[in-house]
Amino acid sequence: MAKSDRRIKKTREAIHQALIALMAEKSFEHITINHISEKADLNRGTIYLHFADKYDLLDQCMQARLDAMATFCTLSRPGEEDTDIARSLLPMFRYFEEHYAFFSSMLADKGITCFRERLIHMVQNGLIERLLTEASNREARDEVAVQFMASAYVGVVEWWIKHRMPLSPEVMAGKLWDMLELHYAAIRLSSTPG
Amino acid sequence: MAKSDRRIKKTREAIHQALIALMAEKSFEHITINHISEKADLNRGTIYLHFADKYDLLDQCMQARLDAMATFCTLSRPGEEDTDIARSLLPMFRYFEEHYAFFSSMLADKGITCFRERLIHMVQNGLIERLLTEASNREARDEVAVQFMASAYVGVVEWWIKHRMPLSPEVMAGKLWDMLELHYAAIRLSSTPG
DNA sequence: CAACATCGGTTGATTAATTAACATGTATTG
DNA sequence: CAATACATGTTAATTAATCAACCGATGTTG
Repeated sequence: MAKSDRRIKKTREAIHQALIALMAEKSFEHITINHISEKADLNRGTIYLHFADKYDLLDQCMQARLDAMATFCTLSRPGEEDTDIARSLLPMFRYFEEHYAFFSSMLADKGITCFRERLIHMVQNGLIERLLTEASNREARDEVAVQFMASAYVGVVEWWIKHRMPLSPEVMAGKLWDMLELHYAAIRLSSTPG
Repeated sequence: MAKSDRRIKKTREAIHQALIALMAEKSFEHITINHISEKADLNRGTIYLHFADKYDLLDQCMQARLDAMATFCTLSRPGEEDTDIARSLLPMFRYFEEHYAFFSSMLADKGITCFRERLIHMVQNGLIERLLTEASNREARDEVAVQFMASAYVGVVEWWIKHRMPLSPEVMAGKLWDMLELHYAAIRLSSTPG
C-alpha cells in the first residue's frame, strides 16, 4: 500500500466514485473500463496502475466502503469499552443512508453475489460476536446463533435499502435493536435455565 | 495556457474551489496560501506552479467565473441572431443562483473592489451594447446610456444576491427585463421624436 | 531580548498521471 | 467474407504534482 501521496488517494477515490456512479446507471457487466475512465476524467491507463481489471476494482471498492463503514461505526461511538452494539446500529443506518447509491446498486445488481456475504461476515465479526461473547457466556458461543442473528440483521438492512429507506435510521436502529435484544434474551434463557 | 492535460485543469479548479470555500468563511485578506493548499488538498508548492500569489489567484478565479457565466448565457440561448438579451437574463440569474456562494463572497468582501467593475464591464460589452446598437440606432450610440443601463442592471443583480435571492430567477429576469425595455423605449422616443 | 511559530516564495529529487501509441480479441455490419 | 468499430491490456516518453527541505520576513510570547 503506497501511502502518503495525495495523488494516489485522489485517483483511487475518483475511480471508485466513477464506478459507483455508473452502477446507478447500468449493470456492472455492461460497464467498461472506458466508461470508468471517462466518468472519472482519467486516462484509461491510469486505472491499470491501480487495478488489475474491473473485477479487482469492484472488489477493492466494496472492501473500501465496508471498511469505512466499520470505522465510521466504531469512531462515532463515545462509550468505549461498553461492547454495546446498540450504539453502533444508528451510525450504521446513517452510513447506509449517506451512501445509499452505493449500497443500493450493490444489492440490486444481479451479477454481484459476494457483497451480501461480505456484509454478513462483517456484521458477524464486528457486531454480533461482541454481543454473544460477553463475559457471561464467552466460552459457550454458539456459531449457529451467530449465523442466525447476522443473517437476520443483514436481511433487515437489505429490506430497508431495497425499499428505498421508507423508515428513518432512528426507527430502523430501534426496531432492529429490539429484535436482536429479544432474541438474545431468549438465548440466555434457554442456555442457562432456572 | 498549457492545455490538454487533465491534471492542470483539475488542479486549477481545486484551487479555485478552495478559495471560494474559504471566502465563505473569512475575508480574503485573512486567507493564506497554507489555508488554500490544505482546503484543496494540494501541496503548497503546487499553487505557485499556477499562480504568482493569492491576488493573482483571486484575479484568475474571478475571470474564470465571469467567462463561464458569459458562455453559459450565450450557450443556453437557442435563438441565435436575435440580439435579444431577454433570453440571456434568465440563464444569467440561474447561473448566479447556481454559484451563489462565489458571487455572494465576492460582493460581500470589503477588500475586493474590482469585481463589481468587472461585472459591469461584462454586462456592458456582452448585453447592453447589443440592445443599444440595433440596426435602427447603430450610429447614434450613447455611451452614457450604456453606462446608465449597465449600472442599473448590475445594481439589481447585486441587490438580489446580497439579499440572499428573495425572488426566483424567473421573477427577477422578468422584472429586470421590463425595466430595461421600459428605459429602452424611452430612449428611442426621446432620440427620434415624432 | 531571545525563542518560537508562521507565512511567503523557491528549489531539487522523486513519483504519479498523461498522452499516444501499440497488439490482441470480439462483436457488428454491409 | 471483409471492413468497421470498440474494448482490453501494455508500453515509452513526457509532464505535472508531490514531498521535504530551504531562506527571509514578520510577529508573538515568555
